[in-house]
Order: sequence, then structure tokens, then C-alpha cells
Amino acid sequence: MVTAVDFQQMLRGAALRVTRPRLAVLNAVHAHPHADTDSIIAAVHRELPQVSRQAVYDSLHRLTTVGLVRLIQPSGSVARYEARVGDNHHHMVCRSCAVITDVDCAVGEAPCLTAFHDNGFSIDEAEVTYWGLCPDCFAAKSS
Amino acid sequence: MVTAVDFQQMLRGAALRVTRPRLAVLNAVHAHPHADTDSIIAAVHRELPQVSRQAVYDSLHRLTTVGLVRLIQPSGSVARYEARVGDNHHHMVCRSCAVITDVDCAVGEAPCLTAFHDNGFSIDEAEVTYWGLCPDCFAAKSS
DNA sequence: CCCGTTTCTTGACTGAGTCCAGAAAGCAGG
DNA sequence: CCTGCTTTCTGGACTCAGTCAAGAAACGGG
Repeated sequence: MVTAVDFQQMLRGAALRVTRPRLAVLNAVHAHPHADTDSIIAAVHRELPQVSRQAVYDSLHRLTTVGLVRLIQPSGSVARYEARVGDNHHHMVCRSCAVITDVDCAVGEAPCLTAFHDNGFSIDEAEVTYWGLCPDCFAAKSS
Repeated sequence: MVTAVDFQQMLRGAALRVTRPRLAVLNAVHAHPHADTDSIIAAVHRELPQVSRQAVYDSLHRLTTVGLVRLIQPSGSVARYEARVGDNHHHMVCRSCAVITDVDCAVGEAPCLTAFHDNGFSIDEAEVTYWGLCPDCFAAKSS
């Protein structure tokens, strides 16, 4: 369990000022993985009703650039955020209901994180998105 | 080289009517891989100045759903289209200049196309996006 | 060549996200 | 604990990609 004190230390560690909006945003992202910006704004408002939309956008951007949260944006989706950072995990997206599920790199670390030079590119990240049907939608389709 | 006749046959093969706007869109996507919608509209206008923006959007959607073009949408980018379809290739995106380059599946067919059941998901596609610096931006940064 | 259906045009509209100027709040140093 | 500098937040206007909808035009089977 991550506490408010942990969030404070995360912010200080990233040389960011500790503000109520940022704490609420961190909290919301940890509580709702893969949530879109509107959901995060709603969650923040439950805690601090007066926080502006713009403050949430700004917090998310800063937290993303310092690496405390991660932005994911599957094709056809609005921006979503998650708190699992620093590990090499990927996502499965349901084509039917758009639910997103975490997936640890299926093939060990080998092919998907290897930074390599190809075509002269200097690669630093390989992002994998799996597309298909989640259990519920798969069952619904089969029946 | 793909000719106008080929494009006609592609459309008929997909049970789509052959119209001038669609031919121009197909032509533009083949001529400008990874172009965004505005660039495609501009290219179409060079050929048929009176075609509406909406017709291009609609053509791209239909061509995408029948599989004649492929939509790619890297995080932070607007919709882009390409004509290479049906093969299992991926993309490298430059973090600095956003140029997109094709990449054949580096590890053969094995890990990235294998449809597998995991967490109950029924996966039908694995999309890989490599992030890094293109040769030019890498050289510019090093110097 | 005609008619029914699909597609295109035109123009208003939506919704995520950005920009900006002034007000408020964090956080060193005393 | 105050002071003052700096970063951050508020509020509101704005941008831009993409969508919606109604009527006009064009495709193509018969």
C-alpha cells in the first residue's frame, strides 16, 4: 500500500513541489490504473472539488516527464495513465470493450527490451500492444 | 509500381465502388507512406482540387476497415496511414523529429505474431513500436 | 440508359487538449 | 515563524482533429 507520505517523497525525489493537487493526482493514478484524464479529474474532484482541470493536465504532464507515472495511448483511445513504471510491462487491449490489462513481457527480457541499432536508429524502448478480445467479450461473442 | 488499374481492382475486390476520390486517396497513401490526414488531403487536392475533407476521412476509414490501408497512431501523433498491409511489420518512431520508419519483425515470426491465450485474452495481433532517435537526430545530438 | 443505393459536399458541431495572464501557494533563508 | 522569490494553480478563451447530418451527385447492375 502506498501512502500519502510515499507520494510526498516521490515528488521531492523528483524535485517537484509537494502540492495538494499533485498528491491527489498521484493517488488517483495509483487507485485507477489505465484511467483516462476525465476519470482522473473526477477522482481528484472527489478529494479536492475545487482543483481545476488544467492543474490535473499539468500535473499529469509533469509526473509523466519525471517518470512517476506513465502515459499510454493505444490507437483510438484518449490518453490514459498508470503508476507501474520502470518495469518492462506491456498491455493487452480488448477490441470490443477497450479494457486494458497489464502483461509482463511474455518472452522474458529478450526481444522486446533489447536496445539495438538498426537502420541507424538508436532505439531505447520497444512498446508492445496486444490486440484481441478480453475474456468477457470473447465469451459473449462465442455464445 | 502500382497503377490506377490496380487501385480499381483493389476497390472492386473489396466490394467498394470505384470513385475518383477513393482512387486519389489510395494513390496518395501509396505515394506518401506514414502521412497524416492533412498531408493526404493536400496530396488528393493536387490531383482533384474539389474533393472535400470529409470524403478523404470517409475514404480512409473505409479503406482501413476493408484492409487496403493501415492506420497507425503512435502515442502523441495524429492518425497516419500506410499502404503496406498484410505483412507483419512494425515501426520505429523518432522521439525528436517524429519520423516513422518501417521495421520488419526483428525476431522472425516467433514472438510478435503468435496468437496466444493469456489471462483469458484471445490475442489476434501484437503491435510493436520502437522508440528512439533517427540517424539524423542521433548525429545532431552527439555533435 | 435508368433507377436504387452508395458516396460526396457543405457546414455546423464535439471534445480532448493547449495557451495565457493574473492569483495563490510552496519552500528556502534569515 | 516571517519574507520574498519561484513555481504552480485558476479561469476562461481558444485550437485542431475528427464527427454528424441532410441533401446532392455519382456509381453500376439490370
